[in-house]
Amino acid sequence: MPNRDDVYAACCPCRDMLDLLANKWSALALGALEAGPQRFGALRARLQGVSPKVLTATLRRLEEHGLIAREVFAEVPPRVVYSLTPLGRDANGPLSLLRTWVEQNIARFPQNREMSDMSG
Amino acid sequence: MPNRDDVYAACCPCRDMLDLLANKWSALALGALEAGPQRFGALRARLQGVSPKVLTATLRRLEEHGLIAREVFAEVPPRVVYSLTPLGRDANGPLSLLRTWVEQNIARFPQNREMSDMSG
DNA sequence: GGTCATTACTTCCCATTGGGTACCGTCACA
DNA sequence: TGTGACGGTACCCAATGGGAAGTAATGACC
Repeated sequence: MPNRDDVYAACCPCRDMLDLLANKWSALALGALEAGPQRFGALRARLQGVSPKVLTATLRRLEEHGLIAREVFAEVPPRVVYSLTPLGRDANGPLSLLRTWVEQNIARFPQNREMSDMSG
Repeated sequence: MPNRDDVYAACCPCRDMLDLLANKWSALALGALEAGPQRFGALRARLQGVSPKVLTATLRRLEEHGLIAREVFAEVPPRVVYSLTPLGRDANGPLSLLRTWVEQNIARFPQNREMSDMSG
């Protein structure tokens, strides 16, 4: 039985895929595209605090791995639209659960305990 | 409507928590502890390829954020046992879905397409 | 009695990456 | 002539990732 499908195996490509998906900006970018195809500027506005360089790198990496598609329109000013591929849409399932879990459990983290009374 | 529970808000502590959980080693370490409390050496063996320095840093960070507990026994040679807290156990839900998704969909990634016939 | 093995780190060092700011190119419009 | 829009790239720096080796304490073994 090979290590092919074991994220705990160092040699398994799963490790690289997990590294790709288990990443703050990747998780946010894929989630942002759930709402439909988006332009670079819209993504940049949605992912608050991301710099253009990091956003570009994130999107390229996702594109390389087949999770999103990049469509360039030869216009001026340029227009580039990103969208989810079927694979990206599927990957969004577990990722959106993770995002939601974080949002719903944020008050349970010790660092945010002082804030927990803000909600009541 | 505050940005308190929005991972897309740069100022929200959710962002930090997502950064903590959406991380290769964190996701693997929490998953390894699902099987029960484990010693440092056992975790190191399970997380193939992790160096002691990185594993220590990962575990400390998870402990700081209340996801795992660290128990030290004053023995020689030393014995340190890590275990999930209730929060860590809950966080493992979405994370294990992510790990499983990666393992089950690994062949769909373009980089691994050539391997897809290995399974048949 | 001295040396080694065990265990969980810690320290040092280096390469990679993350990340920010400034800048680019093109064309409409003022 | 100059500015703004858009989607980047170039450059630079700091943080991080990561490996190899060292640390500490003591009981086992020779």
